[in-house]
Amino acid sequence: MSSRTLHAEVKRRIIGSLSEGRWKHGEAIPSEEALARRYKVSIGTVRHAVSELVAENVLVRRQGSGTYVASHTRDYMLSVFFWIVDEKGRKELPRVEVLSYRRARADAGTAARLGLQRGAPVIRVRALQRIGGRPMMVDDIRMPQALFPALDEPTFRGREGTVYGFFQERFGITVVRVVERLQARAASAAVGAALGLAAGAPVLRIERTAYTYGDAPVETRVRYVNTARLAYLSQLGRH
Amino acid sequence: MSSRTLHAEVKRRIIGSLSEGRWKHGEAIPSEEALARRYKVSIGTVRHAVSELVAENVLVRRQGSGTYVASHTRDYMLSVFFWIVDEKGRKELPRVEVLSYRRARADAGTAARLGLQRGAPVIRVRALQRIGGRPMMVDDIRMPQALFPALDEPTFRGREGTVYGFFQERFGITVVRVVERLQARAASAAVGAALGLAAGAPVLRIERTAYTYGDAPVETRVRYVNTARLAYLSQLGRH
DNA sequence: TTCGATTTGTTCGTATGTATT
DNA sequence: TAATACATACGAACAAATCGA
Repeated sequence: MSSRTLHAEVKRRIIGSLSEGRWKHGEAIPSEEALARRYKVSIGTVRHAVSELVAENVLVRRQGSGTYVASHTRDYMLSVFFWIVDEKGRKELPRVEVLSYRRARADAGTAARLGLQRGAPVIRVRALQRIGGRPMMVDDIRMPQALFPALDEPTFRGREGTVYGFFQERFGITVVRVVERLQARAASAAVGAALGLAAGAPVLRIERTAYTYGDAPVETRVRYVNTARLAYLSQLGRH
Repeated sequence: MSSRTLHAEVKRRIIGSLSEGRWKHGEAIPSEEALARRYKVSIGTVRHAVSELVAENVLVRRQGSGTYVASHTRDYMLSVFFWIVDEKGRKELPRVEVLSYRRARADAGTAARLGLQRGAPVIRVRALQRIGGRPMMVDDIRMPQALFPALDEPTFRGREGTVYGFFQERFGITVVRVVERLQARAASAAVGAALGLAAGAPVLRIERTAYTYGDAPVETRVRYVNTARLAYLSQLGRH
């Protein structure tokens, strides 16, 4: 089964190599000329396919050097998936503290968002994010256990870098897209306590689901943010 | 002065024609072949420039028909600049009710966001947005008076379609990009009354600034949204 | 430091396919 | 049906950046 256009087919095959782990994150994929030979298409068709994958944050081009599989370094994550800024519009990098890690079963909402059966095994992590030392966000993360076999608490706690970087490094799972639903809510007692706010104080609730190639959901989380001094930045139109 | 690359120069000249009003919204621009002849470049270079302008929501391509200047119809606006959804993830189109219209002077924040001197004349509009008949958002809009000469209240109130559609239709000003800062806030007495909420109830505060070609600010507004049943959707990564 | 090989970036031109009018 | 316009694909040449010898 081939795609409707040639460059779509090339794109599909590149993503295939990526999700099989044939080309790993941070590495260069073969040159455009080599890909053209391999797929028996012109170099322009390869460029078309690669350009779309660059626009989708899957690949990164470096003139004179090569085309690389996007690596979820902290900087890269920050530039693509993190848009919480301070009063001056600057991104502040949070430091994570894992509050709890345990195995659980998917409730109805989680199951729907992750494409699982209700009651399917998930890993559930609560984490606190500090900015400038102060607690600013609390996360309640859920990931399908099936996607992360043999993951245990010490490994998760001992990771370096971002959660998505860890997914990529350790399990070969690359997050390429994230959808977030934002709402204002009154802080519950627990959320208020974690963030140093009174219960009932307004907090920003963010319900996020992260996807890998082929729109397969990888993780979902509910985050509460103290937006007294922070703001969520959203740019519409240009990209 | 020409741009670094040819297609960037072509893009610049297309935007030039657009902002001069040479090609108007909704109209087809000359064919790619005609543009190639006019600018003395290959058709591929024109396509490159046009593709970027399509990605930036300035132009719209229709195979077999032509390339058109994006028109701010309600549907188009909804698809590009409006991302507030109901519980089922559906976009609901709001109906506007103008609460007040008056001339004012820019405060410090407004001046900074619109690139004006503090105290510069602005038009200030308060509006209520209803979804399904119920008040769901209140807007406090400010636009530089200099950009909208001779605009008066009856004209503004009597407009049809969206505010940005009106800008385009009446003043040739096309909004191509919008930046929003989102925060959770406790509703003031006034905001609460307008939205049918108790004072202190959590509301989503959105501070938006809209830009036209060349990143010139056109309008800024502060919006409060009742997100008890609505959510603000944000997609990161793919676009 | 210099040089040359490699790789992506830009531009050109042409041919053919597909959708619209 | 015919003309028009965008979409896809091919191939070539040179520019610019990178990187190792």
